[in-house]
Amino acid sequence: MITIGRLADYAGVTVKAIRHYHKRGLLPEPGRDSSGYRRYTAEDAVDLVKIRTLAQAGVPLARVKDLLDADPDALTAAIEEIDRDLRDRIAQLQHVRDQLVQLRGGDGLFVSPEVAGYLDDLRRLGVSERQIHLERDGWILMQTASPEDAALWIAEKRELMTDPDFRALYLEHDAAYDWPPSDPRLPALADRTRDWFARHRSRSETRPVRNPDIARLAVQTQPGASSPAWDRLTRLMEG
Amino acid sequence: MITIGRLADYAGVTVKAIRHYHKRGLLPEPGRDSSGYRRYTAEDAVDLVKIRTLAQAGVPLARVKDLLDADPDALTAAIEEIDRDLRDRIAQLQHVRDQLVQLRGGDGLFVSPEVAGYLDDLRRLGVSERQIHLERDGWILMQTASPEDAALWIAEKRELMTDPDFRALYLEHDAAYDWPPSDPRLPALADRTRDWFARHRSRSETRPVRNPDIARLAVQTQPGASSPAWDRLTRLMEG
DNA sequence: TCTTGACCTTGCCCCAGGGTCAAGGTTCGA
DNA sequence: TCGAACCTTGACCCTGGGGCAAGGTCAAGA
Repeated sequence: MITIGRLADYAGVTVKAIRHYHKRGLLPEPGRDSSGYRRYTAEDAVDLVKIRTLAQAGVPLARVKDLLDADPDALTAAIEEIDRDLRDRIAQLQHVRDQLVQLRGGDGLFVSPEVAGYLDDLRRLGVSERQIHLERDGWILMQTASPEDAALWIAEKRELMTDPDFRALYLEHDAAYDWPPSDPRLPALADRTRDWFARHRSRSETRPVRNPDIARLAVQTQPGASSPAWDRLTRLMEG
Repeated sequence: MITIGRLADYAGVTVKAIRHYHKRGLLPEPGRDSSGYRRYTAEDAVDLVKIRTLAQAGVPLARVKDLLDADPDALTAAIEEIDRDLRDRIAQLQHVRDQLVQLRGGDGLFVSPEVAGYLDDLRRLGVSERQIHLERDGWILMQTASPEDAALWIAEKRELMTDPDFRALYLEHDAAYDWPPSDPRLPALADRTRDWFARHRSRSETRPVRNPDIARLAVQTQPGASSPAWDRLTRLMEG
């Protein structure tokens, strides 16, 4: 006749868990002694070990209850299923872990290594933190919407960045963000940008875009995604 | 400006989860449209992906909240810790799985393969199911209290069972359970049992018992663990 | 005998959402 | 323009216990 605490120690379970099993009807409430304490027998201990074994494997308590007095065949089948489930859960955790290991610190936590490398390239180039932030958020969305497309796009963009003309244009666009919309440099920048795109249109426009929604969303609704000068640039290039 | 359902799809999260993040203050409540629907921007999507990434790794939401605007160093440290935790959880699940794989069906679920084999031996020997049940429950308790002792004991007991004299005694004790306490065969059985133990005392009594409590518990309080005939036997052997 | 610390009791709130509900909104095809 | 299908809203209950509160109990020592 042992108390709940001792029973818990024997079975390697908390007192709280035992009381919970009583509430759920998994373990019968034992008799009480004169002071109201629960008093357990060895039979309870045996039942408890069974419950613990199944519960530790992640079997829902409702199912444990059924399994406790199931016939051996059903039990064997159930165990196989439980094991399969366990295997899946391990694989999933391993996957999460791989992600975590691969993506270390800083930007790397939320974007792929390629994008992180690209952002670092921009930083070395002297691009503003505002712009880098904008790029990063854009890529997070791209990767979420379509990792494959994002992988293709980032590769292409990094290749583009090896072109000194493109780099110069990029930096100038970055700087233009804060210019007044009447700045005389804007029309010339618009012209050069148009020229560059005309020369490179063939490459960048031919691939089908699979998730245009998310791309539009990224561009349109980001706060700080535009400025008066940029708006004027857009009009100049369109007009 | 997208709805909650679309945002959920983008981020690979349920609508329910997003509302939960709002309640927990992880994700700011966005503006509502004229019909009261929440309307999200790309910024929300970015935040949500961050939250999801951390939450999937099992980080408590309270901690995610802090991590979201932590400095890079603290974040790197946190990630390392999260990864360690993940590793532990995988190891623990793997352990449970090993147990489950090893202990297939039937009695095997709750006792070691050795004990299961021993119980099968008893069954082949023609021991009553009542007695086998008694033995099984006893072993479950032993294994719970002290797996090492249990392993030693079961090995010894199986060896004992190779002795035809012991087997005969065991079977007769099993049969004696239902005898009337006045049965004339009882004194003779008690004598033979005492003799046998006298001859084998050297081996079975020399090892220290590490968890006598649980053993006594097992023997004393199991319902059906004794009968009038067995009680008489005990008295005969003691006297 | 009184106290101290460990143990027990019930009860309530918490996590991280999932399931389900009723009520109303939106969108699309007929 | 109507109805059907689908969406969104908040509210409430469920999991498997952990943590905490407030009180009763027990065994041992001063």
